[in-house]
Amino acid sequence: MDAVDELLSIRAAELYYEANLTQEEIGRSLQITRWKVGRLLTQAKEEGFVRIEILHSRARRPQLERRLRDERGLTDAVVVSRAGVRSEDELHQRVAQAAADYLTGLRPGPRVLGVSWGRTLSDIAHNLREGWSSGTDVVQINGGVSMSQRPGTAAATAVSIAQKGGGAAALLPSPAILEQRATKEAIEADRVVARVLDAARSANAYLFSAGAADHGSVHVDSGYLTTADIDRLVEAGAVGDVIGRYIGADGRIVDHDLDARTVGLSLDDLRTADIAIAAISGAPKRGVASAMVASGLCTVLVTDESTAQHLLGE
Amino acid sequence: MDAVDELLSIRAAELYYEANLTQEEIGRSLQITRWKVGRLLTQAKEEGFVRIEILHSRARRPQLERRLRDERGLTDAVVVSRAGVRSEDELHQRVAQAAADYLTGLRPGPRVLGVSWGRTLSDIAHNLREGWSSGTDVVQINGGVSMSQRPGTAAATAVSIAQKGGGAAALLPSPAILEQRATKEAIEADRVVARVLDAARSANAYLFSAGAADHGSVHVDSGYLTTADIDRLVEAGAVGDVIGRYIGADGRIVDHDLDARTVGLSLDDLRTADIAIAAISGAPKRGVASAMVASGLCTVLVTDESTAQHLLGE
DNA sequence: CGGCCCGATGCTCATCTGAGCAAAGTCTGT
DNA sequence: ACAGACTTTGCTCAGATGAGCATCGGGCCG
Repeated sequence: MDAVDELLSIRAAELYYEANLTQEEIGRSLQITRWKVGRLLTQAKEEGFVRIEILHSRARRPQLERRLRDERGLTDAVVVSRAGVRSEDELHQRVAQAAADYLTGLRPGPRVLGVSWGRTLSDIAHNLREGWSSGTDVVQINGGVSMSQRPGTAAATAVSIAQKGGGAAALLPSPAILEQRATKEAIEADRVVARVLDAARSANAYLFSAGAADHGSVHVDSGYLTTADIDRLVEAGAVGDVIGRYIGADGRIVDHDLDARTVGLSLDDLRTADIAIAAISGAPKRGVASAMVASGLCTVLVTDESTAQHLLGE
Repeated sequence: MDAVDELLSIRAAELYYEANLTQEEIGRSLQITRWKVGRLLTQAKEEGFVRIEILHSRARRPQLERRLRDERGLTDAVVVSRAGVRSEDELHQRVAQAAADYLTGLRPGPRVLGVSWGRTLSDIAHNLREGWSSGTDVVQINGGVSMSQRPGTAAATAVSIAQKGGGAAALLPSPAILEQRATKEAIEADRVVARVLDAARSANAYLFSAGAADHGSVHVDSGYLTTADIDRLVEAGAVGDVIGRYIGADGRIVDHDLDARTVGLSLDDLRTADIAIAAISGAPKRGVASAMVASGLCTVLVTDESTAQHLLGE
């Protein structure tokens, strides 16, 4: 496109999109035929001079969603728009809201829903509306008695989701990670725990997030791991954790001993699930999001625009 | 609009603007008729959920230009877009470029053009392309031998505009403001100066900017005024200066003694001109821009989006 | 309970718009 | 200068769209 046409296409785009003239009128005003105007507008779009944004907290990016489904083999994807987002926290909220919306819109609604816990899940529970389902029981799928910061949030999350969905919550009364393998096995052998885990394995759908392998991890916060543990895991190739289990970029367990001390469903339980909804947002979690999608840990991904673009190779 | 329609209108807008579906297809996908889709899109636009921006350094805002013409009685207006502008300086450059474009596009091209000097005028001169006019002589309309920072810039501006336009420059060899009224009168009585001023009064068009009444003024920089002088002027109601003459919000001269010591055309010379092009941008100059437009100091205003909105009462 | 009013819905029709095509114009290499 | 390749321009026509209108339905008051 030469310089004259470039300027003309800008003038045409202004008159078309801002002044709401028809192409015919623009042609008259710029002394060109309406066909030329149409072509100039097409060029302006192609050259990226025209940016159209949907400004709304629930705005999504259907194009990216389609590409995620087609190119990454997901059953479904929800990508929230970054347009107009001022803080990282606002983005997390948008993703949580979108996940809540997705869950609410599931048909048929799940009879039993398996959930993990953490900041994201808590946000999702918060964003679910009262009566989002007509009877969904909730089961925790991984251990997690929060040991320091906000005790009971893991339980509160499951209970809140169940209560708002007119169902009951089954809690997993166990720490996320134990110090001894034997202790973990003893706990899983416990009648109550075993029953919950069985229920979890037979859930119709799963909803979970993932954590980045960094010092801000909820596992460090909760006292299950030390920052030194995290450093060792990163050294070994860990990119983050999914329901408490640390994986590498290929989605494989990084530390088998640690994994054997972690209470809850296995990653393969998620991989064989019909509906496994993962909600992840924020730049630090890009690595684990990528690993998760690549290794088939979820069938549905709810995420933000930037993460989606990263997953699709920028 | 109720909550359901709001969400629907967002979905419709996404599919229409991002996924490029037809309203018919959107209707099928959202289970509504295509007429409803059309109405939802209209609503989305009305509610401001859809933002369309033209991203280009030469992008303008025709709507604001029209309102400035209609509501502020200007013959013409050029409003450059703020979209995608990262720095204040970039905005100044856009306005300077727009002023240069406007000047280049004037038909018939002015035989004699009266110009002021300063940062903005220098930028405009820089942005004019070689051969912008086929023969335009340039006359300085106010005094201004830069005394400190960049000596000769005032002259360089006029010479550059004239040279690129295939004409000659007539310089006004005088300071902007003199210390004694008598000296000013003596200078204006000088044959050379008087001849230039006569030529300036008979120019076909004028191009000038304005300065804010603050310590960053080019008059302080050049040593014609002290910061204390500025403070006194502000105290007396000055909002800025036009061709060296300080005016209040009503466009009237603030300090008649100072004015009588200022060399150059009078403000009424500008007010009676056929074509008086003012180029102003930046938040600090809003006050003087407003005064200028309100008191008819220019027939054409070249400015930025924010200033234009301010002039139209937000 | 029935009639009335107002907003929502579905439709007709005229206009707007983009795809595709043929003619005109432009640029190359010989 | 000219033939051929390629680009640009103006046009036809079918599909997309918005304005305006008749109808429907739900709430409200008598």
